[in-house]
Amino acid sequence: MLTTQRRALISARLARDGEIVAKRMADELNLSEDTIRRDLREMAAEGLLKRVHGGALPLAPPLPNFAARQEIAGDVKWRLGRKAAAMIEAGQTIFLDGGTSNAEIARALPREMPITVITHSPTIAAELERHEAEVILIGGRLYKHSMVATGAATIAAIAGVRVDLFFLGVTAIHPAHGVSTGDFEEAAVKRAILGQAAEIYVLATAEKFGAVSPHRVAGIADLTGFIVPEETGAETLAPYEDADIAIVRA
Amino acid sequence: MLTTQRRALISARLARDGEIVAKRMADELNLSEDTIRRDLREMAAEGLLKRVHGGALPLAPPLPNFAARQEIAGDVKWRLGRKAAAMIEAGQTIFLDGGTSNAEIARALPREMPITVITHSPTIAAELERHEAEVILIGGRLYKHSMVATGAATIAAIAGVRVDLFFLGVTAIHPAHGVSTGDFEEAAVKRAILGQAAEIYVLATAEKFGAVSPHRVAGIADLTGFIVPEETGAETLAPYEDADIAIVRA
DNA sequence: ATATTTCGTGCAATATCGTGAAGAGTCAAG
DNA sequence: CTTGACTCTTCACGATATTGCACGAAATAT
Repeated sequence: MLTTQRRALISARLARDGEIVAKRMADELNLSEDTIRRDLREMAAEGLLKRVHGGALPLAPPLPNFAARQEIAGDVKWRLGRKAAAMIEAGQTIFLDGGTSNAEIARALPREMPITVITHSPTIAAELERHEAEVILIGGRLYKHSMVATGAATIAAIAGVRVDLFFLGVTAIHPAHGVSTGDFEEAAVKRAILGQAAEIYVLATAEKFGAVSPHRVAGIADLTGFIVPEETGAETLAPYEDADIAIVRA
Repeated sequence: MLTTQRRALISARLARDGEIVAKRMADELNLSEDTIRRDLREMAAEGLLKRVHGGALPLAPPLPNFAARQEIAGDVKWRLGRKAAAMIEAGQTIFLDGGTSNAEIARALPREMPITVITHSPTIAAELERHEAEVILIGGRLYKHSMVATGAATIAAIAGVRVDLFFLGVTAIHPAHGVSTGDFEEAAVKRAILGQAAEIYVLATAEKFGAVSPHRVAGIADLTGFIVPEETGAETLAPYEDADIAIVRA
């Protein structure tokens, strides 16, 4: 990435998000924080932004949607996505399930990390247009409610891949009933993917705990771990910690 | 390689990728960086690009990628999309190729029409989220420049379907050389789809006529027809009308 | 009050730049 | 056919830019 482009990206981010966090930006671009801080310093000297401790702010007030972005639950999923993306190492192959949470992972993936991403969701694939990752699209009949491919062709295609990490999306997590989802076909596809993955993580926002959906995907013990929001209470998680799975906080 | 050709290539790359990295370009052409740098310097002096440390950037608001092309696509493609959509009848199965033109067809499809849409483009599939159509997604390795699946898995999946109508996207249309595109794998996939389609139409904006791209997809006689903008001149189309194909105006 | 994070600076390693000189090829006049 | 002017390319080299790391200082968090 050329220096000029990096600065342009910083400007764009600043306009869109209303802030730059030096550390995040460094992570995302796989550069040292020094480089980013230097950019911010020099751009501040040129009067392009306002330097603050930890990052930078725009000179002009940010776009209106920023306030909304901060407040809504989107922020929680965004943090979960960041955390999940941070667990991925260069060279790995990962499977991204459908859903908004996993779309956040796709957005949070460092752009220049050499990885392979497999997905059966056209929406997720579309998110990865500008990433360097090799993307493998799994086909099948499109189930529009979740925007993922399902059916026999999908199951068959999944049988042909192996992945290091699977980020599973579900609608419900229960200590006794395991993780479950609302569609029969979709559950079958998720189970097929489970069989091909070395590690399985579930992105879990608080409201999913204790819920049960019609179609079971897996038991708690079949998972490697959960990724939960920082503020998820101990009472909520207590029943799951016995299952000897990792709980990663974001 | 002639200097003129090299410069043309640089311009093309810049338009497509949105950046030139001097070292990469030198490697690719087996030339010294000096030569490339000199080109960049002089092209910058002529006002053709913006020289930056490490390479060059386009002058104009950049944007090579699919999303941007989609935005500037504009009115002509919208009208072609409308016309193409009007040719589809209830109950039919159609295959939508990738590309901005076909994305317009997807947008123009009547929402409640009972049809089956097959596509190997996640972007097109995403467009159809709110449509009633049954959508079959063809998987494979994602070729990001065009945002379509390619490769052996794609070809195999295509072999399992039959369609009434195929809307083929190409970058060039020539009376003698037929229709062609820029990527080898992509061309192979398009040929595979051709074999499964009863009728084949090409959405053709004026600038494609008379052009030739590296990888041939089909001859003019293999097509059922073109869909062209209303204002496309008779001189442009004359060489193609002999081939006894339908030319549908939008 | 103490621990942690972030900052700025200096420095060394590397990458890229521009310039000038040398080598290779082209072409036309002699 | 040869010579010389011209162009294009590569190489050499000193100058400049960029990046990552180390370290003490400042800011922030606990």
